[in-house]
Amino acid sequence: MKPLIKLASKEEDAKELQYYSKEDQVLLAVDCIIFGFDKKNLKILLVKRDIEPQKNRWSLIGGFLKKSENLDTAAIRVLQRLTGLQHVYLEQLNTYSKIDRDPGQRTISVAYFALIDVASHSFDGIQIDAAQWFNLKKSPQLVFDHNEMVEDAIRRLKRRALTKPIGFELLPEKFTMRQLQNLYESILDKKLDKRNFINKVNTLNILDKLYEKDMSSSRKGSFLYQFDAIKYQQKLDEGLIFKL
Amino acid sequence: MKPLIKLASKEEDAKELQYYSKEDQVLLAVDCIIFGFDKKNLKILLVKRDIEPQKNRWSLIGGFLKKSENLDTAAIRVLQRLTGLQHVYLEQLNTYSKIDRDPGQRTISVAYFALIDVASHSFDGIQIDAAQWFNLKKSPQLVFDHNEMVEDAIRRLKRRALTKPIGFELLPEKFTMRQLQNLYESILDKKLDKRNFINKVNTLNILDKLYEKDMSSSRKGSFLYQFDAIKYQQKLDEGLIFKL
DNA sequence: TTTGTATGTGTGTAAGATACACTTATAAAA
DNA sequence: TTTTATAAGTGTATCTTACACACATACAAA
Repeated sequence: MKPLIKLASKEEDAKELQYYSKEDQVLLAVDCIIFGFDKKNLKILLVKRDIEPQKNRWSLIGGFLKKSENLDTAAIRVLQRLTGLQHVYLEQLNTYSKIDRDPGQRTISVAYFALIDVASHSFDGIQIDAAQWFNLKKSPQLVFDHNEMVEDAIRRLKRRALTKPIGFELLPEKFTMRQLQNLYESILDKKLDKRNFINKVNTLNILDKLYEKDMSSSRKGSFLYQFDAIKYQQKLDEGLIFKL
Repeated sequence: MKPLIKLASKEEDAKELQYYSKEDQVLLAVDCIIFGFDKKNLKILLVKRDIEPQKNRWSLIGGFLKKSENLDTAAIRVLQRLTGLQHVYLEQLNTYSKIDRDPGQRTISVAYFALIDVASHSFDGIQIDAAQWFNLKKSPQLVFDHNEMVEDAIRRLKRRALTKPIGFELLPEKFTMRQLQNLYESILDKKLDKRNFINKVNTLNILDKLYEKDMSSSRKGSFLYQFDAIKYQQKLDEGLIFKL
């Protein structure tokens, strides 16, 4: 039997070269799914859209890729314009291209997801007209295919949480074991056993216990911990995979 | 302390609306990493580029997104044009956007990876000037950032192989345990213990053992197995995760 | 009939995952 | 000063899963 592979003819190549310049150019958008955590709940940052189409509906923050930048840079720019934040955990998620995903315009969108520690960045009381933190479980319907993006991002976040100590991106520099556990319970959306959780985390040996207590949560107070980037890097170098 | 979030001014919005139409349009390419397996080795299908820049160097197969299709459709089209194959496992990988990744033209590329059973599709003797199967370990340097794409694809393939019985996409309908093990050894790039492998696969309970032997590999002959999609679907519904 | 070759098969051991309940430190209230 | 209420902190036994490991068998070819 003969191979099935055929090459495009010379004519087709020529046509393709033509495309190579103008015909099928498209707008590339970047949309950011921004996750935050505020001691108890996993949150997502949304904005009220102030342009048509779908003006005044809730949306992810986004922007268009400029010819002078790559996608990562565009995502950082978009994020900073809205939040003022730099040095945030940011990861490319997926690219969305349904033909009529944006009814106003043929747009392809590359989604990024970001992790932010709400508390240490003075976001507590965000109440600007257009931007607002939503409890992940109580967030509104979004424009276009943004709901799909968020679902995909949650899946990715769960996976990351199980294989990398990514949760630490979402916590303040110093945190209690309970906060860490709350975070993981939010991400994984299930209850964990306190003792087993602590045992596992301690086995990882990537935290420093501080001689300092947080008294806000109980009368006894609870010890604060800090993520130790150096120990973590050593673990990574040893080829360790994290599973919580 | 006050929130840091600021919205773009009306002027900026106006500017953005302007972009919304023309200024920053880009060409979107689709590149496919095509993995194949031929009883013993994991392979990748490459083509010799027949246009400038970098004419005559090895490359992934690719094409440009048309305004009338979404990315998945474009990937399917590109794949079919080269291989004649439809109904192939295809999954979006990542989007590559370095500014000068293609020195000829500002292009952003969405990579897809595909899994093909070489044998059942009569690819054995591919020898057309432009398309060729390479042993994954002995494949040549590629144009642009295609090497990076391939590396990312291999990582993704490893992960998929560990969590989904994806390997079956790469095998003919009927296969021996040894072939399946060879495949997983190729993907994971390590030797596996025969007995443990068989035990694990049997535990999954998603294969049907046929009363039919493949006599080509040994004098004793080895039983053929078949992937049972129904059992597999049941497992999935029960929420099972596969780990080999 | 012999020989060579890849197939096929089970168990003991170590490591890891899970289930589970009481004491303690402290602030606030009495 | 004493009592009380609250979340923090801590260890072990059991089950499950992962891994290491070696020999007999069926058959074709010589």
